[in-house]
Amino acid sequence: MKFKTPTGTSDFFAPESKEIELLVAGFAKITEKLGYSLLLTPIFEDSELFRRGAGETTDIVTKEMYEFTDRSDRKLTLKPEGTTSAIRAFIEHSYSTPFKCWYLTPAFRYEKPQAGRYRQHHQLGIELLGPDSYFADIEVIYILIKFIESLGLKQFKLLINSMGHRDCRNLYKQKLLDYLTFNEDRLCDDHKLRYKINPLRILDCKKTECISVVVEAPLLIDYLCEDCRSHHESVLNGLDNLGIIYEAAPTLVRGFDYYSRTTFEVQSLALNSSQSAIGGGGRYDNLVASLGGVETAGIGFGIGIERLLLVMKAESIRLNEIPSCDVFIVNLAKEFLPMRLADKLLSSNIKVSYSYEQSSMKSQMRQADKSTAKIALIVGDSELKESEVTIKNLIDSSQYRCPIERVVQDIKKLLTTIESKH
RNA sequence: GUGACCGUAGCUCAGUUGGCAGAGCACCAGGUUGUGGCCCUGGGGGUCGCGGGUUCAAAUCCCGUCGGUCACCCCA
Repeated sequence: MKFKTPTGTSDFFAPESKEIELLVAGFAKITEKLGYSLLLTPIFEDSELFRRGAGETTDIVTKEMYEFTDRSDRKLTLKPEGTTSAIRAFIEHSYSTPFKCWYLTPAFRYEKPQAGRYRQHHQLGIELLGPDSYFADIEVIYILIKFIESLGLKQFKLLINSMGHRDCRNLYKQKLLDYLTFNEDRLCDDHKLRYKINPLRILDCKKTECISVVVEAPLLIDYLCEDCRSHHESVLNGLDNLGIIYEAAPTLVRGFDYYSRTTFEVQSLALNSSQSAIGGGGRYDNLVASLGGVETAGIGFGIGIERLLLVMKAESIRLNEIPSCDVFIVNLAKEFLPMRLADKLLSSNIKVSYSYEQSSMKSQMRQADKSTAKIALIVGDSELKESEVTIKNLIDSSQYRCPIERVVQDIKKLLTTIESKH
């Protein structure tokens, strides 16, 4: 029996893993400069939390949850997204506002995998809890865009919309429902049956039948109350001010029920596949209260790491540095000296590799070559008799004997000369 | 959940009308004392995804199943 990763999951080796490491480091750097700090939450939570957080009618809850019962009959679910857990943690520990966190988390959804869509994926995100002012919206979107730009990505667009607060949305939902009921026979087959459950979903439908209905449908933006409208306009003005380019997307509806007012999404233009959303988020001013906390406004976003990797590949962007090596120690003597030398070199910040086998010199030199080392440090019996080692420059093949006590300083010097020639 | 295409060495893939399981790359070892790359020689590595069927004979044909990829739905 050969084991393999479960469907829709994968292993990440270098250089991809290195790329992820650098992505995360870059994200931490940007968010932490603005006062966000890392929040780690459990990989699973009470199932009920996600039902109430993401929303009972969402696909994520109705058909994609990785739900299980533990040995004490607790109903638990592997996180399908990051926000709900963060809010639970905020409420549980009664944190004061403004509360600003960033997170890195795996997310699990029982879906059929395809390009850019997996059963386990990884998300980077932030949450900003407390302020309901448009400054918060602007900051959060700013961070998202700055991060994506910092990776060197160019072919993307920012879509932005306002869902209004609960009353605006309910008013609009009713208007939309009326309109859809009137036009029911023109909808695609799927939505003929389902539009009543969550009419907003229709706005996202890609079937030509639905699109033709949506084109003439009432727009949420026209049903915003005065407060929501001015909030939305201020957000857009702020983005204009910061030179952030966006596209108004009146039909942008995102997959969670908790969003209110601002919603946004970054889509890649570099991908052929249909999964083009690399990150998205929005404001959720009712979420904290609906999960049992005191009424607290909030806004955040999530970015899919796997999608980012896909998009960077499509735009031919590489963050990874090829792991290099400075010195390869060729050990021909039955001695621990090579490891002591490695220890000294490492202490001087020099990257070291060596063979784990007492194989032939030819073999060890081949390994040295593959290791990308610039210098081979040869420790053999004839050298040891005179308390010396051989230092070989692998770039120009020159070599000389060096007393053991001088090894570190000689190698440092040689590395600098080699560096300067490149 | 629905549909299409694909499963042969670690990787990329050949394999003809059914007739001995292959190549390139990668890996390992040798090419005269203890010296890498290039080159030469050799070597290891396979349940042809799995199970059944047809046949003297199946990687090849048929059925089933699992896995992968892509699309729909939906999302990061």
